[in-house]
Amino acid sequence: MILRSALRIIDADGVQSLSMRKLAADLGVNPMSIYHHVANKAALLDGVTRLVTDGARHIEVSGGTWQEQLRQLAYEFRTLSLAHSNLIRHAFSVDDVIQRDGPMWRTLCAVLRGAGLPEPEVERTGAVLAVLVGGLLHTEVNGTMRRLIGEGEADDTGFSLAVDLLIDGVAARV
Amino acid sequence: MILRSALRIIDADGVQSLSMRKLAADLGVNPMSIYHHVANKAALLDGVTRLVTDGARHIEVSGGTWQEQLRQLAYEFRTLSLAHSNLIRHAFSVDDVIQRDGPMWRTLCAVLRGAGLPEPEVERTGAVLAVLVGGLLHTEVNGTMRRLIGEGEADDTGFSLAVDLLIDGVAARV
DNA sequence: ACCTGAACACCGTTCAAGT
DNA sequence: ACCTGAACACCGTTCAAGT
Repeated sequence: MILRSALRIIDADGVQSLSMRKLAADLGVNPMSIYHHVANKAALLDGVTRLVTDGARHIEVSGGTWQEQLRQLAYEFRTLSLAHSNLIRHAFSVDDVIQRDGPMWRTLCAVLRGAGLPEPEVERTGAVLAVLVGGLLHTEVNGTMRRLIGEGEADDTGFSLAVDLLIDGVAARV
Repeated sequence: MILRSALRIIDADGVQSLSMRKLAADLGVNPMSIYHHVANKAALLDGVTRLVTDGARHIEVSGGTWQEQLRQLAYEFRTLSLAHSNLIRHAFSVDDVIQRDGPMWRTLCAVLRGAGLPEPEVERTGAVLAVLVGGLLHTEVNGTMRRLIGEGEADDTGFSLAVDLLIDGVAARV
């Protein structure tokens, strides 16, 4: 309940304006009571991040070429990020979004394996793609993308172009 | 002098621990005096970011294939980012690093043009590459890269692999 | 086991008063 | 023009005292 309330405040006003005291007020509780359930503010933010990323535990890529599967996976990650952009913006800046061996990670490696990438390169290429797409989403969530590309285009124009380019890059080594 | 002193504190202890009061102490000055030279803390951080990014105004790519030039440019950006990683980490999170029509941007577009990319795609592809590399550097500066790839490898292994993949992606459309 | 009030050591910022 | 002390409205966190 604490985490959900914190997430509500973050979604509404940003991480910047979440304080233990405001959170307590939102919960109708004494500010100090919170410290009996969460160690400190950093742990609170960590908990909220896990709440959100665990919410996307079930990731499925239906059939299609490996290119379509990669694209689908990237958009899945994007949907997750944009649903709570204020939180994700913070989580990226403290390194807390991409979980190695998480469901996203496993699916990614499976798709790369299916694409015919030689086994010793699967994990490394997976990691590279994960940070590239993660970083890409960070630029979308912090406004850089909109500033550089967004001029009157569809919201996902930049993201889509970038994913195309990454897929071509992977294609060059299968 | 204010900006340089702020940068010193940020390099040493991170943006987190820069306060107007600490900065004043470092300068041997009354905390309130600073407000006569800078509007507020956000403006201060913005000024420090400009101080650093303007320091890299002269970007040259010597001859070689366009692939080598792109790689060289990417590493130039990386050097700039890692030289003040605490600051850049913050600047990325508020969207303040990549300057459209900055020297980096112009060089990037020139290289893409030289690679033979059709003119209408030069700017768009340039923007996509800029956010991809920017986001990539953010993951390096915040530790994600090290966590996912760094295990005993050279420091720039992940970055190098990612740049290879991006170059292959560009190659697919020239 | 959980709650709470008071307190500590900080913040950014405003503003009237000084030189 | 620049500086400064006091003050305001906040922070996160600790801790002894309560139930």
